Amino acid sequence: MARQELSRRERQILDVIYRLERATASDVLERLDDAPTYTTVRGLLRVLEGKGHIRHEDENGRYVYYPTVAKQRAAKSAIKHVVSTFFDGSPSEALAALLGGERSLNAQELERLAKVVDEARRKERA
Amino acid sequence: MARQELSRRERQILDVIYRLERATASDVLERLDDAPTYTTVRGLLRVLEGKGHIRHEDENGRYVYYPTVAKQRAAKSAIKHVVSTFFDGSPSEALAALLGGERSLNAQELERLAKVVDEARRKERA
DNA sequence: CCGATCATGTCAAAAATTTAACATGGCCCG
DNA sequence: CGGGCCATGTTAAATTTTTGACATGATCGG
Repeated sequence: MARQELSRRERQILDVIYRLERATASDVLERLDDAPTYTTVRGLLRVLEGKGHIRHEDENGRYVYYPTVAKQRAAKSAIKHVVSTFFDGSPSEALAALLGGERSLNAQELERLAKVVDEARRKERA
Repeated sequence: MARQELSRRERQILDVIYRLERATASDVLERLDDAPTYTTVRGLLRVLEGKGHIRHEDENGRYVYYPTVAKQRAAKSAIKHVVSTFFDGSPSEALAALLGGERSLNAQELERLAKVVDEARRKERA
């Protein structure tokens, strides 16, 4: 289920679907930088469906695609991959990289981050 | 410089090189899950070099490859992509996802995270 | 009812990726 | 010195990916 490597285009398209949560072929087409034709996108969507990465529902004759793997889950796996590839598995270094540089995030976002960490620590102690 | 899309294998190999910082063809071969032959890996390495993603140095006749784009930089870009794809650009939600789930990170790592955030906040206020 | 518009499905060509066979040259050791 | 071992380079075939032309069917407005 939902296994098999993704090609470049497939990855690209799946990413768009994750962003939109649900999308038709033309939705996807619109969001692609270097878009091919509509027909092509549909072809790829069918491939992705064949590989088990997405499914579709028929809404009055229009196919609306959505991922088979929950966003949350896919996200976690994606983050882990990045952290493991670039930061030897250390999330704090990853975060540092993200926050680093001249202009970082805005105050609100930083506060939220602090909160998230605090909560995790509270849980840890429990 | 260092532009052009990466194919699946190429991406895979480049990731290994980022992990190792510097690597020979056999180093890469060892770390690939579904490894092709040695010759093949060398071929791909040459392709990657052609596209400008890596370079090599000749160490006594052995080619040692390394990325042209600094790890830090590539990492930041990778993280941003994930955050933008799955969390609508919100790092705190991304972190929450990473920390979420039953068993989270160990205390030490959490402390480090807190520190990183604190520092960023201090900077923000300045 | 008819034609234009959209949607999908099928199919095969074009392009890119992935693969490996084979050739060559340097180096070390028995 | 000569063979075996590594290393690289070249080249082309096999496979996968990507693409689009064309065909078909549903729907809507005039």
